[in-house]
Amino acid sequence: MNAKAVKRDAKVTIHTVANQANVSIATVSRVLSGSSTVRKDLAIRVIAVAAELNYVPSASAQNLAIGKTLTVGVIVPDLSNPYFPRVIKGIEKKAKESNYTTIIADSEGDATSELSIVNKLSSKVDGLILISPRMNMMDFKNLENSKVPVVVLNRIDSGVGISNVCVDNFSAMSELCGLLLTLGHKKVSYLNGPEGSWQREERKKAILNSEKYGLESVIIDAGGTIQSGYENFESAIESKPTAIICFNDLVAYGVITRAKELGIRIPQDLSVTGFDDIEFAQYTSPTLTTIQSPQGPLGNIGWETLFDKMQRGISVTAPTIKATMIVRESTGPANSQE
Amino acid sequence: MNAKAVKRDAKVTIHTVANQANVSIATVSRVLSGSSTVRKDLAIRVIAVAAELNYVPSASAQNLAIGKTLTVGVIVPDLSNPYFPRVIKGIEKKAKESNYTTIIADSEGDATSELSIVNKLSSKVDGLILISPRMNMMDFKNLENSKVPVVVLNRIDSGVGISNVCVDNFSAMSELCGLLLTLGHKKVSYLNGPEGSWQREERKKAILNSEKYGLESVIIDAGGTIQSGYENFESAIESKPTAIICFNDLVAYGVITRAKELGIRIPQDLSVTGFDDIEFAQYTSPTLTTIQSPQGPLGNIGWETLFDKMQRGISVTAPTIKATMIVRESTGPANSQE
DNA sequence: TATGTGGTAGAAAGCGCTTTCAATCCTAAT
DNA sequence: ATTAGGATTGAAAGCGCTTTCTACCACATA
Repeated sequence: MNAKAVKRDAKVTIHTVANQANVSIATVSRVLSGSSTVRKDLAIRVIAVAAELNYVPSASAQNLAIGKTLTVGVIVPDLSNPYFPRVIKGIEKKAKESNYTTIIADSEGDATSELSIVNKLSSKVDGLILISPRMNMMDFKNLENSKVPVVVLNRIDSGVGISNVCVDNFSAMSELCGLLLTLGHKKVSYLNGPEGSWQREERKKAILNSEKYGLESVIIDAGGTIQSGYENFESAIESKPTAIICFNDLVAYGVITRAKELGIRIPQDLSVTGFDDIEFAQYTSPTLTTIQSPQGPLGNIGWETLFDKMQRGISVTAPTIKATMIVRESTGPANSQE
Repeated sequence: MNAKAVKRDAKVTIHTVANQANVSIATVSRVLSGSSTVRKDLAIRVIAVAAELNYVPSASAQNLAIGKTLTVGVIVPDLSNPYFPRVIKGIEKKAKESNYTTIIADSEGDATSELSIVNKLSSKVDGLILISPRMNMMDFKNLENSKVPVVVLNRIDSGVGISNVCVDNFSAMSELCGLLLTLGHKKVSYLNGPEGSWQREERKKAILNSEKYGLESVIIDAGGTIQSGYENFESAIESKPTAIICFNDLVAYGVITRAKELGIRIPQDLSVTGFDDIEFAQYTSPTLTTIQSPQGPLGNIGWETLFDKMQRGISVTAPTIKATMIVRESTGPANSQE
């Protein structure tokens, strides 16, 4: 507060404050934790001294003493997919309210790396949120035996009782198929998402399931990036579909870009759909027909579920989150000429 | 490893391992830190027991003992601007190599919140990277007195000797102005970025500086989001410019979207430029003329600068990073009819 | 046999904080 | 004036780990 600037290396601990204020460290601790009963004048003195010395309690020491870290870890497959930052924001917002900090780790979609991150983080956090993890079933099952409570977003494995909160991919994708059928599409390609992704399987199932309503589909393994959409466009149109269903919005943009390069008009010549409804979906040309997978709420509920689990040790699974279809410009009536 | 599954709550510490392996905790510590000289057979026994018990050393205890956290904090103004996740990836990649973990915090562009995050984090980390901080000069100057080493990305305040690494905004924006002049534009609007942003001032300076080459400009305060571009479009065209220079790519997309709604063609009727070169810039229609502000390298160098500072206590400032103009479809010759 | 030496292991002292438990103080009632 | 009892405070233990310092052992040298 004044000129007696404290050097960074002049380590000031609770003892420094206690001495300076002529009280015991217990009192300092009590004052600073705000809780207990301390005489007013003492409290004021302590606070003043602490401020004067620019004292910040050591989180490590506190963590050790109370046996918690007040930190949670979040593992995502790809931070540069705009979907995830939104979910993270949803988590962080809630976490902050409970005074928790968030460690973010990007697994780059690699199952092995995912696992090693879980291990590394598990001693630094009180809980872990995995978003769309790619790890195999066995490792996934093992998560429940981890040192810390784990909640998984957007993944269910039958028989694995891990807490999860998921967006209803199947219904949403079914709805999308319904839309396409209504528009007269009978033959579509599905650019399938990254390996290990639960969501890609759900979406695929929905598409295959729509066969009984007359939707013929070709499944092509692509990935989850713009690049993968761009690169797989040609194989996607090989079967002459009237629409391409993309694993997510990013893939859809890859597709649209490549289509444009080849002089194929969207949606006149070809309809394209995405999934997620990232912000860009409504700010591009054409705007993208997609599924709004609620990112903020997913994060919020993810946090709450984890918080419950950390507090009460109970393993709840939140009800599935509904996703909404949003029809925009990238879809239109099936082109009868094709 | 076998059936004797260890319950989560059966806390296993270094003592548990030591007992089980019939050695002292010192030996366990030595074995697990891999470093010291321990007899081979003992080491093997310890490792086996540790694995058996599924032992994970408490990070808090380690932190306290060694006086470090092996964690750095990163503060960004908006995680949902795709620019930042890329920078973060650049940081995390390097940090990981040195076995550091990363805490991410989103300040929502709020100067006050930024400051409180710095405070909260400074006891949990060994160093801090602030990306494009918005805080006022005084607080900014105070950063250097913080508990932990701080490195700032994309901000310089004259007279404040804080370590920074910056992209050369001025040159890049000057180049962009040059392009527009070459294309015959004489009258432009600049949708200025969020308050507190150093980059917005640099970019503005470059535009104002281009006046001497014949570029007349109107400055309009907007912000850094798609929304802000969308909303400020009308005031941007009030002065009948032939081009709109946008603070960043996001703003540019807002502008382009609104323009399209109003039947204004890009670039035939109006040229638009962005800044950053987010991935979408090349995957939209029209593709965006912008400045490639190297996100990965910025993150890499940011980390290295911080690492130096943490290790050797020296306060270096890395050389400025060059940004490159990328000309795409959103710019064209000035429309003489206007 | 006596002495020195390098290599290893354990005891114990912290790291900075929280929290229990016992001691002390003050107030008010007898 | 005395004392019970509530309100505060401080001493000290302990959180789980690292690391110094001492002790020990086996072997080699004189």
